[in-house]
Amino acid sequence: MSDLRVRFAPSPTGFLHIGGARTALFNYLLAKKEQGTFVLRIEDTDVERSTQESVDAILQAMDWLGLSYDEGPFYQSERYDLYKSKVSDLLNKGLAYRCYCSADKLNAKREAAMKAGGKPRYDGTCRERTDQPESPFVIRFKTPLDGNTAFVDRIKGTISVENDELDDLIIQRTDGNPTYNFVVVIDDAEMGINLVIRGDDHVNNTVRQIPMYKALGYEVPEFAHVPMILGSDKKRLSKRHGATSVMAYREMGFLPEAMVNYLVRLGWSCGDEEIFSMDDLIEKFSLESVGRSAGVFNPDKLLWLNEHYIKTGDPQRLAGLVAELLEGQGVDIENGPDMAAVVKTLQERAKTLVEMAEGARFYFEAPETYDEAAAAKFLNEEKRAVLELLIKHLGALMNFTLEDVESAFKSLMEESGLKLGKIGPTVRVALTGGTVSPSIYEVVSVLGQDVVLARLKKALASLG
RNA sequence: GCGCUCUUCGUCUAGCCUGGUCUAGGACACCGCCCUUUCACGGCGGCGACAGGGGUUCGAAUCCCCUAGGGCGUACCA
Repeated sequence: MSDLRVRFAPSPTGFLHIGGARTALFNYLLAKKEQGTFVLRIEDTDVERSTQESVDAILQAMDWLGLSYDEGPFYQSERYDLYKSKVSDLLNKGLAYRCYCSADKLNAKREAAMKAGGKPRYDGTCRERTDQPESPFVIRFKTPLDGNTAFVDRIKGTISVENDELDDLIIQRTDGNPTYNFVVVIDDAEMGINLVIRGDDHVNNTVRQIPMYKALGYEVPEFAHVPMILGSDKKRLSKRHGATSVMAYREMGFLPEAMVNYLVRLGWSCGDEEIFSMDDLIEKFSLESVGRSAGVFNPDKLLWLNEHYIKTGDPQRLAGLVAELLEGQGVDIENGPDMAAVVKTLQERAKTLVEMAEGARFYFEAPETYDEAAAAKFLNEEKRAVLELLIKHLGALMNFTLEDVESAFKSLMEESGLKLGKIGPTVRVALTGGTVSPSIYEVVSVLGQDVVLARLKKALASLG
């Protein structure tokens, strides 16, 4: 056990998105690798936008990805007493003050400053004010006026900003609620977080938070800012780039290990390696190999990884997942062939679980109709003899293993002089209704003798 | 606008710190060929990048400067 303490601190204002998931993953991996502690904290100080549904969705998504935490979830909404006492501390020490400027007035000032080519910052109107009128107020933190604030980011290196670029941050709203930049400092410090790994949209906040750590008497933790994830147009990833919710990918038939593998490789690498299990990652992940630049989310590569994990996945496990999907579609899987056997025939030809379920349907439901073009070509009067031969040979089998089926076909071909090309398509249409399916021997064997004979006879009958 | 920051194939990246082994490697996608009873898988091959410009150096993707472009921030959101 090391003393490394990291955290993931989502705000519950929506589902867990791709970017958040990657941040959570990096935290998780480092905690596991260093045998440190991974804390989960819910940042719900925005009462307007925070919802329980979002909390549940985030927890569910983390669970799906396999990102377990050691402590939490802690809710900021339950820690207001702590924040209040810290506000008082600051007030008493003269490091914070009441500001009576209205939001409207502030906005106007910002716009004016922008127009004049200046910085749209708070101008410090109330900073030295000593009276305390009865009107509404916010509390601001007194940011140092001169000098500069710098820190060494574990990913980006040294980042330094002049303090006169910063203004006095609001730490408590008019309604008495504390704000993000204040509580995040208190919580990270109070929870003993010594390395903050978060999105690099927070780089600018970091230099504003550091003076607060100092004012509050806390030790400043280390920081590691992970680059953003962009859409194909290099704009910040959003809905218009497609699904951004992690769970939406589960719906689409993605495996969590594919998502984890994809996410970690977006911005991090380990030589030429592409495939990583969670255990590999825990061993190999390091902040030093995380890139500094933003990356574009590439659904094609995610799909390729998913394909890989489907291909190499345990048939038994995949069977459970596909069964769920099929049942959801109202398919009766109780009276069909063994699902794991079905899965094995589909693993090399499905990119997603959804595709696999689609491809598996015919195993459980006899074709109601035949694909028109296919039937015209492969289920016509000329094929009557072929169907009869098939029924005879396959009907005569005592066992129906892949080998049995294969040899039955072979003897049929020898006897009739027909090549597989003349028989296969007919069998395929009769059995599946279409022209695309796994290998014909596999299909026949997995389907089982009774079903195969029934479907062949049905096809024969359809000839009229 | 201002501040912070980033920049190698279309995309993810290796290489950069410790200049030469880089006619820049891998992966996804794309194209072609092979395999093949269908669809796929697979195998082989191809296309394709050091943002631009200046330096420093015998030599620069690697070091320095400038320019351009991108991202983020600039909220009583987080």
